[in-house]
Amino acid sequence: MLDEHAARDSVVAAADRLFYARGVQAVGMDAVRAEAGVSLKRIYGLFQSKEDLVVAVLALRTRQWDDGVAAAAADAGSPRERILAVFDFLDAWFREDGFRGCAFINSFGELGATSPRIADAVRGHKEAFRGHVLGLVREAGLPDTVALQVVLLAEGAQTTAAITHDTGVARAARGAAEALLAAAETRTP
Amino acid sequence: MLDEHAARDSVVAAADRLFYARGVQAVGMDAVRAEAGVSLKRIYGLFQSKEDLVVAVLALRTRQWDDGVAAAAADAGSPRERILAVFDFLDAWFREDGFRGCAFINSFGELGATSPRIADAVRGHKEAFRGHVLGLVREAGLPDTVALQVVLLAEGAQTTAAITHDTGVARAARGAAEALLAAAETRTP
DNA sequence: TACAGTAGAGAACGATGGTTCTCTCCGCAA
DNA sequence: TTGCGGAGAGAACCATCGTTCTCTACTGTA
Repeated sequence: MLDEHAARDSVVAAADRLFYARGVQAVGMDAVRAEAGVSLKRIYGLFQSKEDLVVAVLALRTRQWDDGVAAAAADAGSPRERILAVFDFLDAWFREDGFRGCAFINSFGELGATSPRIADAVRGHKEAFRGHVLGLVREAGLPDTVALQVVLLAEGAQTTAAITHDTGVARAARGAAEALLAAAETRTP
Repeated sequence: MLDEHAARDSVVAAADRLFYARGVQAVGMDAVRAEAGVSLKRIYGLFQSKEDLVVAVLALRTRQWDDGVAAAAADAGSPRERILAVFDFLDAWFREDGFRGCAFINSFGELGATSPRIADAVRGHKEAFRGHVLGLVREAGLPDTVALQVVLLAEGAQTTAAITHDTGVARAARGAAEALLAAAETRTP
């Protein structure tokens, strides 16, 4: 039998695939059981409720997001390039099969109004990202205001790419970010 | 009794309020009946299904959005100011009680994967907005690429404002849009 | 007054979902 | 070999939901 750790991972990964592809409420716990290969009894031993499982899925997505952003930044030389690397990371993600937007935004729209825990998880993730960008912006010697502007481009790119399937969205966002960074540089040399 | 037109309006407005505040799937048709004051039998005479009602709600939201954007632009003198007026419109909206993000983005995240009709309605709305901005950008004599960048800022502002409740989001987006327009102007005088 | 038609209230129906319970089976200790 | 603890399969349970149906009451008309 799978040990507790492996079973938990399997359930969270399965739930993530299903929730992301179809939406949380469209997926029954029985579908999670089938996808994960873990009995309902075991799932409810690992998670108190479906809401708990959703929170765990969002925690997994946060780790994946942080890793992806960090990996993209690792190849970049300057703080400025590390900021722009976010959009290269997005570009690759948008082209993946089954891309359906940001799981946090989707979950917030679906459940944020009825589940404070899920709303908090989404808020925490978005605030952490904003903090990450703010750190890079300061490293680059630019004013703090630029950070929120870059974040808005990244968020807008995610929803627009999800809805339109336009493959040029990430590039357009990157171009806009470059222009914003350049504009800020001329004002704070 | 309400005539057909009035009953339809009442049901759509009630459904809009409830769906927007709580999410579509969290609201039962009986709650719509209670809020609208129209019997279930009548509702199902006006709409074939709940999905139909959701599509009608999105059509209402599209009209409201178009009206709001047009009204904001009406006060503006130049094409450039009409573009920036979008962000003033957003700023006022974000400060309204009960603001919970873009209903289209929320509906897409919740139901886009399972309802092609809803996904299409969302896509149509977003494409129309992009077309509107593109028209203004061309009037201003700027390159087409700026339009998508402005759209990304507007979309990002909506999701970020919904999640964080930060009241400075629309202003930051407006500032970014100004910088992008200025940058494009220096390159195409 | 009697009647036909219509509308509303809400019960009913069939499906589905989250959660729990039962039953059976397996591995292992004595 | 016997008995026990735990695990899985899936039935069961209760609530909810979308949708339809029934019954009652009222309106306008002859």
